[in-house]
Amino acid sequence: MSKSLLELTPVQAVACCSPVTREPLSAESAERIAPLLKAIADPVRLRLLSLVASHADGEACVCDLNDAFALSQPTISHHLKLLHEAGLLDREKRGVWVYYRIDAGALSDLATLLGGVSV
Amino acid sequence: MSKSLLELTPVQAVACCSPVTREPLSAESAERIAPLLKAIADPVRLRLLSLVASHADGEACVCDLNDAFALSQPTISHHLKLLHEAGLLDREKRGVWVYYRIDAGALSDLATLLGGVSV
DNA sequence: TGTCTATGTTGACAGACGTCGATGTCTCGT
DNA sequence: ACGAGACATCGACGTCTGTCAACATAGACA
Repeated sequence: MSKSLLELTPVQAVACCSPVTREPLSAESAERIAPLLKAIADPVRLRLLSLVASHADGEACVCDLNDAFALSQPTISHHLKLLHEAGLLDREKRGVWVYYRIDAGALSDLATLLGGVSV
Repeated sequence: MSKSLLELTPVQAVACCSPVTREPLSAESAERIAPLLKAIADPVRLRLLSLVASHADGEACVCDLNDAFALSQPTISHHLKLLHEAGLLDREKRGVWVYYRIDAGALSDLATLLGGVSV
């Protein structure tokens, strides 16, 4: 059977909605979208997202990401967890290393929601 | 003379940046963009923005906005202030009433930043 | 088996955030 | 001048968030 609504990541729950500027957002929609924006509304997570997205092969090892910040490893791990739970980053363990990869379409769904560009 | 960098609203400071996914975001860029995302990363502010944007004539009176929420008037006023300071809403007092209007292009700048759709 | 390295988890703490009631300010009628 | 209504500001409160040090876990390799 399929996953219940409560098991959806924020991006999955948002993909359906029409642009913010076209019609008033329902309270329920707003409650679903806000956590996704909250996930990227932090300078560290924004850079993490950007680093992964612009990295060769579209994926980056945690060890590379740690080095890019003057923050402790647990703190980076914490931010990566939030991005992963929001559905923005995919996580894959290969040997000792863990690689994160941008969830294709997640950001563009958000962009559509804000700008109302497509359809 | 022109406004200094420190006087720019978040949207004005962001308008220049290239999409998040194209190249790693500098720490400085991330610090400028994050506050703008923080401004819309709240269900109440998201609905306020949507209400104003989709309202007739593109503007809405505070009195209308208050009625749409089960929140106190000071709380709504607080959220409107944040959106205004972020550069997302313009404010105009006419007589007894205050009208808020979407700052044209602010949301689409953000959308471009996230999705990297245009150019 | 044991040790080293890479990463996640836990618990704690300071600061930021969302909310409210009380109060202030401005504008319009009377 | 006075009162009433619309909106902003202030001060306080509980909760959430970002950060760290300490610890836990899991592969790789000797």
